[in-house]
Amino acid sequence: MAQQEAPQRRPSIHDVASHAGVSAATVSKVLSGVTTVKPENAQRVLDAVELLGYRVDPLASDMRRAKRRIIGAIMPEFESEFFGQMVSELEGLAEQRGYTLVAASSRESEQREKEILARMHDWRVAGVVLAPVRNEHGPAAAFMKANGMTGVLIDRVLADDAFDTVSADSAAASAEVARALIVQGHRHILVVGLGQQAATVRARLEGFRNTALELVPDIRIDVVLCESDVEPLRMLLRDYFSKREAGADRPTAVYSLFLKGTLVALSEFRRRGWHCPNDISLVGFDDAEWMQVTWPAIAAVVQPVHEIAANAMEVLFRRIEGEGGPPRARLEPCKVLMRESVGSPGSVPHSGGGDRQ
Amino acid sequence: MAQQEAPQRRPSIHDVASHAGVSAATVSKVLSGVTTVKPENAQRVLDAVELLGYRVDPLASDMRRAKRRIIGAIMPEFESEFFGQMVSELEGLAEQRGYTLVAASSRESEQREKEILARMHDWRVAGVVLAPVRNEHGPAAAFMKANGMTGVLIDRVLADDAFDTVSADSAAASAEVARALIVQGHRHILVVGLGQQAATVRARLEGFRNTALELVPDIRIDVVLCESDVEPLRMLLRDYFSKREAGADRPTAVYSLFLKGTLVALSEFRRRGWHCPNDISLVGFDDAEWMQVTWPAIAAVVQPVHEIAANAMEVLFRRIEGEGGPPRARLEPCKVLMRESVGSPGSVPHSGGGDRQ
DNA sequence: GCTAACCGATAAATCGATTTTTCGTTCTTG
DNA sequence: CAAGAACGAAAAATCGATTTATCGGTTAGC
Repeated sequence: MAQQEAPQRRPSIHDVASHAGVSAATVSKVLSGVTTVKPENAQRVLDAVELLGYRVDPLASDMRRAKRRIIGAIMPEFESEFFGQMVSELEGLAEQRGYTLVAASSRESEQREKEILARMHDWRVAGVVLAPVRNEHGPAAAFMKANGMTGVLIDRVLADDAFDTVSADSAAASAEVARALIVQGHRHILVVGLGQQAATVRARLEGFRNTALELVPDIRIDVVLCESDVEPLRMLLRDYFSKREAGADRPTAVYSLFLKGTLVALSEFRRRGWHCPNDISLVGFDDAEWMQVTWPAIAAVVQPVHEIAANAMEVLFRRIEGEGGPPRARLEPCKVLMRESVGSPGSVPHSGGGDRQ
Repeated sequence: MAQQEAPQRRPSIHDVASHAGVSAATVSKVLSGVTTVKPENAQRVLDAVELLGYRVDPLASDMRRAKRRIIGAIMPEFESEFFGQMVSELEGLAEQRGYTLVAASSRESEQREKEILARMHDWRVAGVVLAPVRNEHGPAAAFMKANGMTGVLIDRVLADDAFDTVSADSAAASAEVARALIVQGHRHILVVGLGQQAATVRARLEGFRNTALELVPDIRIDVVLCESDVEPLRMLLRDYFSKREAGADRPTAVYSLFLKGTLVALSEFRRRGWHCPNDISLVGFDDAEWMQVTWPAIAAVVQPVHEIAANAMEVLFRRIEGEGGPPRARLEPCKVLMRESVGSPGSVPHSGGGDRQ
């Protein structure tokens, strides 16, 4: 008996219809759960679907609706644990609702961010989860606004008058870091950050500074902010410490406001032969898996990725379904993990400084 | 004067056509570069496009073709640097060719892997870049084969009789690691791996073992393989070292065949108070940004992410364009970065052992 | 007994492009 | 000058689903 060859073309709804002896419209109704179909016909449709292995073509299915079942996600990068987890979470949540997530990396470029957004608009995505490169006032958000797109802003945002925002409560976390460092006895602390992300950095910095000054009015807080990229920060930091060779003028702790800053700080400590926490304490915003296995383990602020993702999707789908009302700014609490990289200053004398190759 | 409201609906090709006073077919031709259009009409079309801000709807555009301009990417996870970089690279390459990348995470589950693949088949993707959870013989590859899908397998694969494969030359890299450790004087080495990914792990293990035995026939190589998950490995490793409290029986170096293994090894060293490289040396397969800033810096095998991505896309698009011929298995060379975590054994006596909380 | 409401299902329109077919014109050419 | 090739553009078919309009056949109501 001749086996039928070429299962090349996938069965369409019309193939199912003719197999079941009904019209395509009926098949569509059965599959979308409309109840006005005679049970017998419904069963024949289901049988034909089973037999042919029919599956709805999401592309064709989406053609007729204004909003397609696609969610766009734009992250500044994919390489870090934080955004990796975020994309993973968002993908799962979109999938749960029968949507497809299309993720793109803006590679820390606002230009690219806007281009990607335009492309997502071409796809007529139902909504967008945007983690802006800088903040909520960039050209990307403006584009979304101008084109009536539905979206949520996450991570490097505080609040917006056009879109809902969801982010970590970095001010509260920073306050907690300040308290912890002060309790340990630190009275001279260096804060390292990236000026680019104005609002978020300000929140983290102010959260830290306000609480610190409140607890110890004459505490000394130095700030090294790098406007543009990460690389210049390395030099700024090197300069900063070079001018403070004398132990007395040197801060006893460093609080980095972002992950790369933590790495840069660590690498500068290495170069100088300083060990945490004996020579200097270190806390970083953003946790990573390796931080708890290295020696010393690095203290870090853990962002609630899961909660941010869940809330962002929740509010996004509500907007997609047409919910009105003013945009809401949501802050999710962080956890602060104090690990071995933080100790009391002066408990052990600074090991001799001097640059080291 | 009444501003026209509601730029809600985006202009379609018909809007452009009527503005330019031509038919939709002509607009399509102009935009796709067909030259049989009167220059004057072409200009009017372009003007109308400009005026209305028209952009082709990729979904509608793809409707008519059998293969859509979508590439699917399936990774075991998004959280690690390696797969994060991979997705980022793939996205850029797809974009360059006017394709949209839809990425999904199989979360280390073969079940999910197959479901995702089925969904991508529903989308009628032009091709798939699949980084299988286990190896090239899983159900996902079988599904692709059975449904005549176009695809490339990457990372945890060696060679396949149905699909092209691109992966890191882990055997060669492992051989290099073996040479380096032996040159340093190591004669008792522990290799840590995940048995799940049979082929790849075997390649890495054999590459290491063969070279080591060739150079030093009586070298001692212990192997701790964990079949299933990462967590059990922690216990296996703890057991392994507990049975070898006596310094003489203890390996002087550990080679981890995958990233999580490196983390587990480090954390076990911590627990025991061992320092690299004085108490034990460590090399891990897979590099990460933090490895060069911690103290000691961790020696690692760097996978050529960029090359793997570029080659995978290259060969994938050739297949999409209909190129025939037998599948090719491509191996890209790795770089081995020997850092401070590797030293000569016995140069400094083992610091007293004993468990440590 | 005749019209109205109703049920279930089909035909047709629609989404927004692309591609094939058809149809006037104009230009060659014998 | 008539037949045919060449050209450019419009009309129509197509992709695969969803949704609206339509239609035949019952059943109910007055």
